[in-house]
Amino acid sequence: MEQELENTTTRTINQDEILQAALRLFAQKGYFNTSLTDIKDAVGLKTTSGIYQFFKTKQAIAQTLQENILDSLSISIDDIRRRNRKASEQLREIVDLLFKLTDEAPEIIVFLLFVKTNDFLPEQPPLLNSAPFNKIKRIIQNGIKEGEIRTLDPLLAYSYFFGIIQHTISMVLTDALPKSAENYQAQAWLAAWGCIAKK
Amino acid sequence: MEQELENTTTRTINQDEILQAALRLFAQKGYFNTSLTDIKDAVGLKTTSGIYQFFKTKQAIAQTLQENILDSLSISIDDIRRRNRKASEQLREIVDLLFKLTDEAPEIIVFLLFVKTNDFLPEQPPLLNSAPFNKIKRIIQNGIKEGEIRTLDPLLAYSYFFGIIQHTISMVLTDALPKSAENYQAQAWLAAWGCIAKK
DNA sequence: GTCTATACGCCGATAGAC
DNA sequence: GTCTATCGGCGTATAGAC
Repeated sequence: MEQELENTTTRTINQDEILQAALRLFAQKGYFNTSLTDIKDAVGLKTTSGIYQFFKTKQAIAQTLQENILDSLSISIDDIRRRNRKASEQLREIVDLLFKLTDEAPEIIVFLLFVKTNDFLPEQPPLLNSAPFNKIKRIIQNGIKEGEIRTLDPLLAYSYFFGIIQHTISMVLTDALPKSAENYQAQAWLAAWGCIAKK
Repeated sequence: MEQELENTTTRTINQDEILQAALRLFAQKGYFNTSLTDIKDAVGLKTTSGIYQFFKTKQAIAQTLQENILDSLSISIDDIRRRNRKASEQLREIVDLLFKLTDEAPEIIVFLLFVKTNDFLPEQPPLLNSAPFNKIKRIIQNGIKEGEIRTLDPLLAYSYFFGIIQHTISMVLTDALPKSAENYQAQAWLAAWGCIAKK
């Protein structure tokens, strides 16, 4: 039983609290099932008005959320590419990151990979054309050029590889697979890499 | 340029027209971006009232749609299991069916695989526990028992196999892959089966 | 079976006092 | 930066005439 800590004094909210609450709610219930009233409750405001100090519209909250997540992922991938030279190593570390996030910050993975952001952010490019995923596609292209990955349409290689990774993560998040993501990480990597690796 | 055929006389609608229009709209714009007004327009009614002759709520439309699709898929899978004995053959035909539907009735595949029905049909079991997908899981279990599929967690085998299939179909539907589904069917099957086949 | 008319709730959003 | 108060609008749904 969780004890509600009633604050008699006025709460002071910042932009990040709103984003965190919205991320959790969007991931749990979906964007359209989440009202500003829900977000206001989650951050401990009395009315929705306070939210408008930070965001003009509900859409803007979702957009900021997506930008932040994509930016952060993009930076992580840059870092991974800097520290590793081979495509296999780079992809391996990206998989590590995604599985680690699945356990430690599932809302981020749900919002990134499984919420259909296009339904409420129609202006945004599809995930596959976002900066971080363009970088992943480039890693695969390099892997093919260097002979690490067998010769096939880079987009198909991407599709096979991340199909396995994403589907496995999805099954962890829906509890179709009973254990935490880290328990499936090594096997999923082997299957996904084996699917596109040369020889 | 499409010529609007204005009907001066009153249109008479049946349940199936509503379902077809709703399927198309839900697949295109999503459930929450589709209003009864949209559906009414699509079937050529003047007001939404006529819809209520067939469905009590908007939810009920979506639920009927899902039931119909799952039933139809379940029957197809029964048929496939009857006509083939080996897991490889059965899975191969299921893949054939899904790719064929992707080209010929993409709305069905979108609604079945890519619309998050749980957001508006929270009472329904997750796709993985629906009748047709239970049958697919059973095919995989048999494949493992018969030594066609390598020994691994049946759920992981499912995840790898359908991860590849679904992701490839998804990329066709979003035009990330430029050609029609049938062009990728053979390769995707090889990758997916190779991922779980013994030896 | 389709229409007119209407109810009504919820939600996103704004104005302005404190 | 948070509150009170309020608004307009849309979307679902209903009652009842034809």
